[in-house]
Amino acid sequence: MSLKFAVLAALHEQPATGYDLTRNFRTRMANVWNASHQQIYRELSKMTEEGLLAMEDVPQDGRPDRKLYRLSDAGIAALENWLSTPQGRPPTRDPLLVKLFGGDLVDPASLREEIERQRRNWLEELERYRDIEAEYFSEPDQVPYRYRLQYLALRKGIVSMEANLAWADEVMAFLEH
Amino acid sequence: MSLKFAVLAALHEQPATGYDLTRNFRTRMANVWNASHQQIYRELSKMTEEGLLAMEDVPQDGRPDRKLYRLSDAGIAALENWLSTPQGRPPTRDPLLVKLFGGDLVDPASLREEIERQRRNWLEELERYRDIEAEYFSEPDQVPYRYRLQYLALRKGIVSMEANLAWADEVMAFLEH
DNA sequence: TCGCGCATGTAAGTTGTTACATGATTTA
DNA sequence: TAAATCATGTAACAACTTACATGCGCGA
Repeated sequence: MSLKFAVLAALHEQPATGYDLTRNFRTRMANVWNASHQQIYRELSKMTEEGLLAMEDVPQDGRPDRKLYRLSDAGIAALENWLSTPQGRPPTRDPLLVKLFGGDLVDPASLREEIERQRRNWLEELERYRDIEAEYFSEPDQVPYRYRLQYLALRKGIVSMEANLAWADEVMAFLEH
Repeated sequence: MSLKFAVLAALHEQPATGYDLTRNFRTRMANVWNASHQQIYRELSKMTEEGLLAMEDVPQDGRPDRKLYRLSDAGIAALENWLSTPQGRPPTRDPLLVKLFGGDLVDPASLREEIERQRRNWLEELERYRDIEAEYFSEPDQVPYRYRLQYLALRKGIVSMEANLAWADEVMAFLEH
């Protein structure tokens, strides 16, 4: 239901191509919304048909044309309308925790290995977020309101990763007896 | 892909009906795996057809028969096999954070309201987890290995909710100027 | 020359959501 | 007497994943 609105929000910030959106969803918005390029291209076509987006062809040589999308008036209206309705929480579905629930069938060593692997991923992700923080938000009070809100979204990623890492330490402490 | 394994893990702990599983996914396993009863009943039929589960009819009067499911040997093998393969991370898709990305189109008051709403939900959920913690895991070192792992899964829910609440405070502090 | 980044998609299949459907028992 | 709990599903649709598909430019 809300990939549509994630796309509207991203394009509201600035016009972009499917490729740009794919990259943004994977980097800057990694802690906000996840979507594959297949999903994005499909959704962009659909939304253009529905009149929420306007598409502009930008020819290039040696490469496929870029298709630059921006919000139409209807798109802005749809976004505003969605923004004013209360949102539910995303459902939790975590394979790692499922593993713990069935984990007495595995040997603790392989469980440790898996936790370590995830810990490294989380740490890497945290570092990416911290880099963004250092580059764009080192003086939060100087940042305009709009980007200040984006910073708060980033902060959620940061505090979540820190919590994940703390938890991983707790688990490792137990698994190492 | 892994509702199947969430069901296997849950039934590995003990045989259950679709109704039981629905309740467990909503309560004890709320921070682990989310699934609606429609999904669960569909999945149970499918898995029984595939030979992963055995079903036993338990007649009742005044109510529909209970259909009690348990793992077959093939089910145990499938679970063991899945447990020994590394798992990816669940994708992030959070409408609240999408709101922040488009949030300069909304007035700050309604944003505050929404954050407050979510804060209350998170607090409620944290309290539920803490109740479980107090009831079953007040002395973690006395708990057998298997349930100790479940406790660690619960701990993830607890540290995540605490992180969410801390973040909500941070956001509120900013929105109140 | 091999892989990565740029740039776009289609098709098939699986998973998840929403709406509809029934009916007795227990609790407030 | 109304609402919640117990107990099971079907059907239609929306969303997401995985596999397949193409092709140029650039840097190591």
